[in-house]
Amino acid sequence: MRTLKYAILGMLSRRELTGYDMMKEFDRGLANFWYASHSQLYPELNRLAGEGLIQYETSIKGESLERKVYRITPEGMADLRQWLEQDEPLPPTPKDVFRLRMYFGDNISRSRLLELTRAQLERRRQKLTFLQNSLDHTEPHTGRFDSATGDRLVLEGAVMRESAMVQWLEHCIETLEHCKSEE
Amino acid sequence: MRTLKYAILGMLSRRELTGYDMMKEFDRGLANFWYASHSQLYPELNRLAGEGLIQYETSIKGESLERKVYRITPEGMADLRQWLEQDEPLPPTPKDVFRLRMYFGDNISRSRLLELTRAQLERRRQKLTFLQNSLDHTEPHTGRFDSATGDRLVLEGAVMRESAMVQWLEHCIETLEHCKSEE
DNA sequence: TAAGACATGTAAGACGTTACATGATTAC
DNA sequence: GTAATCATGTAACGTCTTACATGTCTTA
Repeated sequence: MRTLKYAILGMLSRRELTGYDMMKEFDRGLANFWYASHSQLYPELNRLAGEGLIQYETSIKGESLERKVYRITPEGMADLRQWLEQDEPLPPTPKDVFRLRMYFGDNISRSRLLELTRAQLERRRQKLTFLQNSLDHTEPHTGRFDSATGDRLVLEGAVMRESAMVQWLEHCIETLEHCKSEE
Repeated sequence: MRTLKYAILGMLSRRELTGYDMMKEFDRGLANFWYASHSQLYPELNRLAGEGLIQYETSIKGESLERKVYRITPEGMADLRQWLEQDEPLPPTPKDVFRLRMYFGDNISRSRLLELTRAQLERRRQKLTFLQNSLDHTEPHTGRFDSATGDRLVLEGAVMRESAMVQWLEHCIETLEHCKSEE
């Protein structure tokens, strides 16, 4: 499906970027729904340039540090737009290792499972706080339909997703606490 | 991390199964957090048997249809238990193609994006109804800590996750509807 | 008798991670 | 000067999907 391709084209539809810049995006806004390692990104950039969907200019920073500044071509924009307009069926449920542990949790002691769940909850709460904070520091919705609308919507979505996860973990803890000892 | 290995060991910790049975599990309870294709499953079963973590007996169904009925060995149970007890950091956010489209949605018309979002919402609502229905037909929590506890908890988690997705899509539609026309 | 379910595999290629590899620039 | 950041790649390996491949059993 080449989704990474469209993540790259999307970023470049907003502004010119180096590969390194894109890696930073994968740590910020995009982190809420996509990411890639630099070892996956750089070959894909070369491939897209070969396909004529993006172009780059080499710029020198300082004395001799070369960097490739990419921008999207008209062909790239056309490709991106046709992909964005596609309607697709629901993807399979995202895999979740912690839920897998919970599902088979009756193979270990209830107390150990509770410990693991509490630890997970603590980390999820921290993540939720971070996301909520990011959202609070975002400029409010202006009423226009632009890239800031997308920024805000996915951040709000991340908060809602993470809240649901926190609530589920709290529910798991409550359920496990009220279980009779298996002995 | 060989997660499929532990999904298999987990299933076999509950009861004996053929590979075909496991494929059906990936369409039922496990579908809410893990899945695999049969072309991934069968080689992994052979590998686990080679490692001594599972064993099989060949049984004949009807005249000549051979099937391998797998069960977990004590070594397999030990391996499963030590894995279940592991505490792990949060995994990266699950990838989500629809959120990617929403993030870059200002590259297409607001009306087309609304169409796509409404179509997505309809599918999510259907899925939520199905999950809610499955939950309603599950026997209620008995108070014991057993495999039915895991069954129920992950199903409740799936409902919560899907509800959050539905709410987010409703919020997206409302936001997009109140945007001024970009012209 | 035909369709759908039961049953198990292999092969090729795409996607993704971790490790290897190198070098310049900036801030302390 | 040294650590963090900037900057770009390749190689090996593991995971996952799609296609290829085959044959039996059950139900209508």
